[in-house]
Amino acid sequence: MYNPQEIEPKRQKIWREQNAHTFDPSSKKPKYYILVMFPYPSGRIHMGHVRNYVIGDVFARYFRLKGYEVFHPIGWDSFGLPAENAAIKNKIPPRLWTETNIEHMKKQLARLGISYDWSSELATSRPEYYKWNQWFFLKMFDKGLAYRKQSAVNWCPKCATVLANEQVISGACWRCSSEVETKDLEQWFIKITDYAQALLDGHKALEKNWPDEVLTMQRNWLGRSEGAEVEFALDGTPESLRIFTTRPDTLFGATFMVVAPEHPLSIKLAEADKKIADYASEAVARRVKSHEDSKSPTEKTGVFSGLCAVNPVNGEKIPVWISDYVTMDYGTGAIMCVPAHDQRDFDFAKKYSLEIRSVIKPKNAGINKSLDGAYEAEGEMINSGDYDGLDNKEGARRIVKELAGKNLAKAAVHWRIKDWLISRQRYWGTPIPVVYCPKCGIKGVNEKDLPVKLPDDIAITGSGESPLASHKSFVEAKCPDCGGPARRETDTMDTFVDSSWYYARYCDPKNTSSPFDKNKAAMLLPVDQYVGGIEHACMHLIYSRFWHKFMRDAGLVTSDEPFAQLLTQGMVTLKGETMSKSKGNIVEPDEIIQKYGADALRLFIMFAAPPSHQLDWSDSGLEGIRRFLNRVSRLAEKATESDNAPARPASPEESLMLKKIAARTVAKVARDIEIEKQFNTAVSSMMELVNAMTTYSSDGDEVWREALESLLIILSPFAPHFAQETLATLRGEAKDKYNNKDDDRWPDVDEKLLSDDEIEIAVQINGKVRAHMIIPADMDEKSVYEKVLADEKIKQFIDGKKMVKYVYIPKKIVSIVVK
RNA sequence: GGGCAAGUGGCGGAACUGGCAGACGCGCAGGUCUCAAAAACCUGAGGGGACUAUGUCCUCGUGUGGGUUCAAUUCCCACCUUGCCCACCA
Repeated sequence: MYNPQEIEPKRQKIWREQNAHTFDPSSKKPKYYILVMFPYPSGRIHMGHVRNYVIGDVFARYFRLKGYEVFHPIGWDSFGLPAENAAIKNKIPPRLWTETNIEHMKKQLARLGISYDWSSELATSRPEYYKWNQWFFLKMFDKGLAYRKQSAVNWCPKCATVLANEQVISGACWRCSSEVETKDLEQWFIKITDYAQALLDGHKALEKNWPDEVLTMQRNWLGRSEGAEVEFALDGTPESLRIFTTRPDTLFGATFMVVAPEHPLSIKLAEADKKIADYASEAVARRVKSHEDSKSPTEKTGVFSGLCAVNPVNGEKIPVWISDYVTMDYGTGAIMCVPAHDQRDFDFAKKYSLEIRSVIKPKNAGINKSLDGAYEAEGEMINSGDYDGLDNKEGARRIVKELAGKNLAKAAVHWRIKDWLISRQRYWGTPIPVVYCPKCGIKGVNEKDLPVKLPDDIAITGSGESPLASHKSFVEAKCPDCGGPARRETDTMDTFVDSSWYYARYCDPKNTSSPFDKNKAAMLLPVDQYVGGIEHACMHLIYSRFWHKFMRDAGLVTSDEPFAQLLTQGMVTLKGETMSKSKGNIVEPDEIIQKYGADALRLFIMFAAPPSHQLDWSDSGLEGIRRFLNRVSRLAEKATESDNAPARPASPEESLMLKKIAARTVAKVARDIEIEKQFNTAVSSMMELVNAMTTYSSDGDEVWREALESLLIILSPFAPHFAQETLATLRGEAKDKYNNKDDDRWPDVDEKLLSDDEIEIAVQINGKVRAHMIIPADMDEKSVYEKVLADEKIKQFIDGKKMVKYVYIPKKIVSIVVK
């Protein structure tokens, strides 16, 4: 009987000793790069990791069987806040805490039987890795892609650090969920907006092999909108107001303007006008608060600025208002308002009794006179001078062109995505390699002086400013230019920098002269299959796509995109709830392995739900998997016991059926893994094969044995210890020789067994299936009818009635209608 | 408000390009073995109904209402619900 506690450690030892899963760059086989999102070394593996890594391992082991040289690396995303928190709480240095956790989790991964190439392991918190973060930073700094600016930033008071826009989830910190404040600080940014268009264009190449869901989310994040910037002169002043609009066709309907309370114009006016100053401070306060319940747009409020602007299309003077429904962080912080064609402007106009003027009407219809809302759709232009009668899109083009001639407008594209703020006021991260020299200004550290090492002798108290800022010998530096005393930057980089290019470092993790060798990367990249959680759809997966394009432009990689195929797996829950320490509902993988074995755990997690769905944990489901493995184990025992005579010999038909089922199963499992990526149905079809083999009368004959071997091979990506051990026993091989690297191949399928020459068709009369018939697959339509109509059973239904219609759907069904 | 995904038994879920809905597993019920239990194995089952009743048939049935089709879980239209993402984005 199958005993996981005995065979699993044994197989794992063999793999380890034989380096069974180390990538061989000299191999002639086609390469296949399978990547799983590397874990943060929090201390222990959880079920979410298990799911992620088992999916990755099924791919890896499957493609090895298919004859690929598979690269399946693993590493540690080991910079980040928890190490600092642990240091504060338990007085353990972050580095020690992190490295200890890594050691423990490595053992846990080994117990799962994941076939990693441990020779390419990396950890982002080690200087040999983060040195290259600094190197990339300097390259970007040289190209003007890394820059420093004063700006209002999202500040998490609990984490005492700034956050990127993407890290603020409905007004709260993505990590600790405390409310985010705004603060003005000098910070480092990466100009990801330069690549916004390239990131959007890149979607074309990903459409087929990335989930739609992820692409849609990214499209939302990028948030491209096309329109025009238009200049409105401010009446009676030399100044003007620049606005962005997606609807320049509605310019003739602009009856007022609105600027944000934070807009320079508002700030200037507030100095002289108390009413405006009061409104502005009140509005900003409300904005912070409305983050909490930002579901419903609040009622619009505003105050008249006292100024009028001049509409460039018709010279009309229109009032300028100040309102918080316009924000400073999108567009120009000022808008033209067309209440007839924008619902928000409409609401505002209603409240303050401003003019509403229709300038677009639906084609082939009158103007919508009911003033209960704005008409936001396309249509024909009216009340627009020379442009009347034009299609609004055409009108938009012409208006922009005409105004551009007078230097009053230009076509423009605006994006929702902002530059990536990477400064963090934290210790446990990559130091930003910059010094501030009183004479020479901001200077990048010389490349030969990299890495700027994190000091290990540091007090982490969790209060006040960044621990690095109070570390004297770290802060005191020499200017790379003049050699004079200078102050070192004490901010560290966002950890998303670390994970933006780790997949490339795996290709050459020990390189000390460059981030990686170009040729090695060219051979392995892009990643063929990436597996990870959907929660990274917008941050990690946008940052690393950006980083890849930067590396391409720097000549380091040759591909346009880092990840050719992406699979996002769902969460693992218990009774519908996410597992968490605070809820105390964690199922420990180690305990499950102890009780059921790693193979059962692996199979269960693959079988219980399709990979993208949420997976609810169930102990009884696991029992079912154990039953299945026991059944297979008994089948194998039968095959090796010579004295166990078959119940009775199988008939030729029965043998053919088993052959066909086995062949179909092999083909189906391959298809499910490689194309459908639906592992649950792959497992269920293997169960069907086992059911068929159990009821086969002549257990032990050649057909049955072949089916068993095929089964064990296709099972081996899912339950590798069990399948390999059983195969070795079955073949009477020296058990310690077997290593799954070259010994086995995915079974060849005899096409004849898959393509049926004789097929079963259904015969339907008046919508009811009345008979099934076996016909040669290539029979022509006419002969099919003749054969059907000659059938005795069919005749009874047709006799004495008039045939109205008949249809033959090839290889499937004959449908006859009679009256 | 916008976008995306999804709604199928008691549960997880299956169904290639429209072709016998509910594979496979869990749970459940009954049985075999046993002093008993566990394990294992076998059998049964979507709802409702009919009969000449242990087999055969009818009928309803994949969120709701329409449509296309000989045939719809699948395609089209409208709606409802849930989940996720975005959001005074100009």
